[in-house]
Amino acid sequence: MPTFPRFTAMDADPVTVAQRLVGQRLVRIIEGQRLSGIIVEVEAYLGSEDLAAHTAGGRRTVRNEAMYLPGGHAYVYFTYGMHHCLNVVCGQRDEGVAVLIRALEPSEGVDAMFRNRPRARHLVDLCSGPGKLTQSLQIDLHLNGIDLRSSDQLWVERRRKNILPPSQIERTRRIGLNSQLNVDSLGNFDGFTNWWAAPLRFTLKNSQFISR
DNA sequence: CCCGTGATTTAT
DNA sequence: TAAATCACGGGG
Repeated sequence: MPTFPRFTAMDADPVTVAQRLVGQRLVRIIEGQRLSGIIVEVEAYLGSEDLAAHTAGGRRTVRNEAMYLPGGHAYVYFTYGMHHCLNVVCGQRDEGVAVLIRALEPSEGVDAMFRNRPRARHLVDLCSGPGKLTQSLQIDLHLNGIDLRSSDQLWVERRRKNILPPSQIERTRRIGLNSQLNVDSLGNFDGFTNWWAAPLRFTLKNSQFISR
């Protein structure tokens, strides 16, 4: 098995990082075994101006503190009383910008993933959602704040020398946001003043492994 | 369609 | 202190 270089260019803006992450491999080590999948769906969260971000308005709490770490760290949070979600922090320290990892195409350690998710019946059930992939890969709060560029437990591997061409990536609005966000605001992204409608979700075109 | 589940956030 | 919310998932 050849070794692949790590993806470490996470200090760019979250839209750039999001596009570059699609097609790369997320690797988790459990008891010496590799569990991994190709990243097929991500969402960018743009910091204090982004009403949908945990750091909207510059809010700083115990929960979201890791989102203010320098790009390359993990921000893991617990929600709905039972699910964990994994973000790759981007940008510089204190920016509060990140990319949510929403879905993977499972590749290595599929048997272990099925053991971690007893309800899953098919390969597509393992990692087709942000809470599913953290369950499959045993990602929880103990990984919050780790440095993905140096960790021996969780990291991103480059599997292509170059990023995917835009023609292979689809852009849509983000999933699961409160419809109350469907309003205009002072901040804007790419001409969008409506953060609910902003095209900040990136999926691998024609992938069978995206969420929903 | 609805519900579980509990930390966090917001309202009183 | 109480109520509402939540970057979700599973079952009808």
